[in-house]
Amino acid sequence: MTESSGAATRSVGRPRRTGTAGQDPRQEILDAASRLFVERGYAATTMTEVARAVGLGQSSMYYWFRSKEDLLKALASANRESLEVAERLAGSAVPAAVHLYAVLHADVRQMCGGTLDFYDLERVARAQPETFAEILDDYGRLRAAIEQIIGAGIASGEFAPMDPRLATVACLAQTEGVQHRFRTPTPDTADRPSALGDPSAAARLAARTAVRALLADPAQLADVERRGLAELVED
Amino acid sequence: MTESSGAATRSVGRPRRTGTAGQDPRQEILDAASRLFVERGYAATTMTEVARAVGLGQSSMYYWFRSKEDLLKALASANRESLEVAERLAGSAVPAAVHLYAVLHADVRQMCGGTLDFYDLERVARAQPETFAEILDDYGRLRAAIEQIIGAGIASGEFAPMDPRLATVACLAQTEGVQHRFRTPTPDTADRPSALGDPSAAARLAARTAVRALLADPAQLADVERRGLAELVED
DNA sequence: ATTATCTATAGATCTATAGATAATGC
DNA sequence: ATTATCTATAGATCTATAGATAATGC
Repeated sequence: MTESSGAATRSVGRPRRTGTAGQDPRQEILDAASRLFVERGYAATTMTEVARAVGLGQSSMYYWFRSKEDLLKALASANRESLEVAERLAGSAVPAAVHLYAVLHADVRQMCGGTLDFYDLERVARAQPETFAEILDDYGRLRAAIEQIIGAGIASGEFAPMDPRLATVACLAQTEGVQHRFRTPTPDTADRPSALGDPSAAARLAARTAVRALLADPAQLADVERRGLAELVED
Repeated sequence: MTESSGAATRSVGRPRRTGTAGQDPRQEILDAASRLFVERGYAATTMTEVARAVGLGQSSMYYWFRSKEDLLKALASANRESLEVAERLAGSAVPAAVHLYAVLHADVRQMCGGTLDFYDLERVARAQPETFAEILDDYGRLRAAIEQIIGAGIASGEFAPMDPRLATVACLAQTEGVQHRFRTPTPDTADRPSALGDPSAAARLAARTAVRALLADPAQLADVERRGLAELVED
């Protein structure tokens, strides 16, 4: 695992029948798996397909990853940006609405930018709680953080009175749902090139919608969004 | 396929090794499949598991259903309540917000009450567009109906100005996301018995949240909800 | 004769391992 | 000698079919 230092190193090991190995075969495989998981989902993607995508025989995959689940683990490895945003702003004096906007935006951007459908990952993680303990734990903490922010917002009068737990479910449903629609667009009439162009657009949509549904005074939305985005830029 | 008329008819055909056939084995199988699909999802549920759940051998399933996909089709058979609500109210003079509330509520109640995770069904349907053409078509029509209602609401001033297409995606993401969270509750701290108790509670949460996110004046929400629910009762 | 089950198994996948093989590096 | 591939295949599933079998109905 020494760093390949720039120029094309001559290839060591038996050559591939098809194509040539790139700089970092491990990363190549992850990229290909990523694309295929996005297209067809984790369960429906076979090691053979991933192998073919990088020009390897199926069994050669096992030289780089000891199992298919290992591939998933490598791709799922804790992307905890939204949690970090939640915790960083928890210390600051930022209003709850801005705090919530920033967290939801980070969450959606992360989910859409990543290679795995969140629901896919969730399914596998729940089937193997020990293996994916960290991911499940992070999800629980994000959930708790959002519930607390919403509670604070209700207390301060920024948000309308409501059950913070239900509101949390609604927020997560919104972000996760938008994430899924981003990955699996409605067939539409295929007129415009998909409304949710990039992860940031999806993130804005979900965060705006979720926060507006809670705000006591929706006229504040534009301001909340501006400040929420500003908090994210500082990362 | 003659109607079994009441009392326990003596069993025809070779008896099962385990247990006894009920009134309507076909329905029994559908019920069991339904439960298992809910628990583990369609792809992860095997015919053997469904068979065992009703006391049949695996291969005996094929006497009642010619394929696993047939099982799914029987369960997925167009439940188009939300479309009917959309079309019925399209004729009336009901305000757009009430119209939207009623449609979203019906949509979520239907998805939560049904036996299949919507995303599961969507995946299978997209993989076999011919077989599930009706379902895909219904989804497209629901989408179009919602977009139209939102457009009308913006025009009338009930909803804040926005891109109706994006708002439609947000609405669908909300309803579908809540549906998924209803089926797959967050582990929570397992304190309360799951916030989304029944399909109606989930439907209210999703419809309230989605509509409130659009309303120009969120103070109207309670009234909109009251009228929206009233429109549904008349079914 | 008809119905509904059973047993047995073909056929299709898919994951993962064993061991041979073809390069480079020393 | 080391590295990275290949070929071949074991082993585990899962769907679906073929054909035998055990009931009732006539």
